[in-house]
Amino acid sequence: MDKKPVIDPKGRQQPRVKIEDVARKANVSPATVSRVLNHPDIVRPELRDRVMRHINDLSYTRDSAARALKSGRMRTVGVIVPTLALGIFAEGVEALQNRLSESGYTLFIANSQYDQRREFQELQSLVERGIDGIVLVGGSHGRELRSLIEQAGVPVITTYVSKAGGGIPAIGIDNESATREMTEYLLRLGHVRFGAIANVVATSNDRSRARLEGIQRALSDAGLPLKPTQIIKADYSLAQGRSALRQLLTDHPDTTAVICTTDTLAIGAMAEARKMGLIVPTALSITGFDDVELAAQMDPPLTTVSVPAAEIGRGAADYLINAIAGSPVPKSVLLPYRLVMRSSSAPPRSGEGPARRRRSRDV
Amino acid sequence: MDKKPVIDPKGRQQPRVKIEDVARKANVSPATVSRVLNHPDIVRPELRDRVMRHINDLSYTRDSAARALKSGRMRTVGVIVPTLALGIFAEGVEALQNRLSESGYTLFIANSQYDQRREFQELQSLVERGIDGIVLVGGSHGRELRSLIEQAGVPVITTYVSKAGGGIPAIGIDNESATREMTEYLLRLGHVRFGAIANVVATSNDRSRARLEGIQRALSDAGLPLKPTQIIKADYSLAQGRSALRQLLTDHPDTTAVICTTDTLAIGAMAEARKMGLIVPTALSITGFDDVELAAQMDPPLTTVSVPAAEIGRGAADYLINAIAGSPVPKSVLLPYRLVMRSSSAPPRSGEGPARRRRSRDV
DNA sequence: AATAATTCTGAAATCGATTTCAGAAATGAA
DNA sequence: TTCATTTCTGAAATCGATTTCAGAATTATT
Repeated sequence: MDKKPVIDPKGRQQPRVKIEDVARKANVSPATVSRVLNHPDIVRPELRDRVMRHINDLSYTRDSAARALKSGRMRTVGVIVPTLALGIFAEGVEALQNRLSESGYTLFIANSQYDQRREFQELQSLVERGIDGIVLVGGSHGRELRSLIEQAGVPVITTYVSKAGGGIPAIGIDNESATREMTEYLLRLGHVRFGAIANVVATSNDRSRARLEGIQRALSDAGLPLKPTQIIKADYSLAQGRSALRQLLTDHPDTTAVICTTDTLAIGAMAEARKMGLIVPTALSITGFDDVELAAQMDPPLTTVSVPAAEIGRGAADYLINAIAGSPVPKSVLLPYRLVMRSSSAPPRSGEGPARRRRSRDV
Repeated sequence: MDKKPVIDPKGRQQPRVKIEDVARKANVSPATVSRVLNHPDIVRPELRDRVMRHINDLSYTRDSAARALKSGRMRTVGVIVPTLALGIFAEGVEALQNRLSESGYTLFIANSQYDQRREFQELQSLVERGIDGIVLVGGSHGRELRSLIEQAGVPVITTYVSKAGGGIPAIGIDNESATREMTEYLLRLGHVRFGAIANVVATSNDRSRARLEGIQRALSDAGLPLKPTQIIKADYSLAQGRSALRQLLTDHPDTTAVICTTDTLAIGAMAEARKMGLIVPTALSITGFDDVELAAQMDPPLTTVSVPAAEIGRGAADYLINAIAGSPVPKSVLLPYRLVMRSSSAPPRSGEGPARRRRSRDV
């Protein structure tokens, strides 16, 4: 007779109910129980029901480790975002998880803090866990990471961008074209003296770099190329938006339009403008990017670019689910962004730059 | 001779490197390789190094499914939050993941959308995955869920609250005492006509309920109990903050202080106040809860309660890591909140309620 | 140098579910 | 009623890493 330790080797309180226990209760073989669970249609209905009853009686749940070992599928996907502090990433992850959950997948999450080395380490740890699919953000990753992906032999998709290097499929928007359109819109309003605030300090942030390029290209095409001092580089915090605006207006007090690569920066810039006594948009037009919840609630409401974060998350889930199943998948998915014109942008005051005066109602 | 299919049964491109392959290359048994990996100190150094070299050469990583099957430990924790759209949850999850990662754990994430049934289903799916620990938000959960936890025999901790039902340990702040303090502060400023905006529509949200109770208790103690019409119930959106304020001031135009259970609601209320031509804080004091990044940047900056979300996340991680290891753990952890007095609150204008006048600079 | 004590290593069993293969039962045909 | 099909079910092998147990190799002791 086997010795049955009080505490089983796995340290659980009560020994786990196994498929064999169900089989014994139901007077069938473990194979049949397994079939009831995985291919119900090939088991005689009455037998199936009987087994099912016992499964419920014992509240049996199969051991996913054993299952994964045999099948080689964990039914698990991993996502690595730069940070969850940014609403659009949180929103995307939430949509991703919801869609995966509908298909019986669970989601591992990790964050890289915009650090490529950390991204690599986190991915390595996820790959070791045997994930079936990978979601990344953005298109710039180290070659080390790309070879890890290849070695893992698991489908990947990168998000929030329209294309990525190394043949990795992408789902997202064309960031460059979005800011280009935004800039052209401001040009049409009559602006000629621009400034740009871009969060391009992290080398891995190709979204913001593309956005900055869109601005630069549109202005070059219009014969108004930005001087280096008209471009303020920042990280992604609200406070940096404030200081960036201050610096920009110190160097170029006659600026009439400031294009930010992020709503957070734009909101910071607006706060600073207000503090400096500049009326937005009369004295200064400010635009953002992302269309976070707050953008519409600002005073004045912020002109920005709406990013379909939830759609990106859902799309990434669908892509991976299909790819894992071996179904055909598109090479990339380009989603539409939406320019949202609100009242933080307007034509410039005729000729002159923003005068430093107290806020007032006389405009 | 075995047939070696081109595509292995697990569908991977190149067949996985197994411990046996390493063993063969290194001329040792699989047992030794395993020991090198798990108990390096009991293997003769030179042998250990030789095996290690081959492990690296073949870039072998062990199959976590097989490992988990044998050991019963997945080195995985699951967290279920109501939503990631709320910054404090995103921040907590991020801190949780960072701390877990340091200890070699990976994090499953799921969201419940404040729906107890969904929370249960997501947890069930996580438990089936064999997670070693569970992080929940708040203290009100169905008894179904509690029995699932018990059956899983896995440590749990609930977060953002100071106590939970059913003997579940908690880490967080005392929400009720925080709003009570806030209310007492407003009483000291001289306010006597209060309104409350609380996101208490979701039955599972015991944080906001506790916050509302704190307000009510403080006011009752001061002999100024709130009438039902002075309490506006909302969900957690900014737009609801706006409409709530409008409704409150319709019923009680002489209100001088509005206490919100969430910054999001408070920010909405401030936006609406501005639109109605009410100067904050002169005509109306408004306070929030959470101290989101934006709160400090509002105009005027928002008086609120700062919640140590990152600390909660880290603490939850530490708790579970210890509990899983069998180390002693505290029954609960009470963290300090911080009242942040900013300029959205001030003494009431002597006697009168907020007059409906256009915003102006004459105050 | 011979034996005892100690340290290492390998063979084999094990974790729990899945699936192949073959045989049993049930159905249909003659 | 008997034989040929078809449909179900069960025994046993398998996934890959871990660990026990016992035997081999090494070192210490007299």
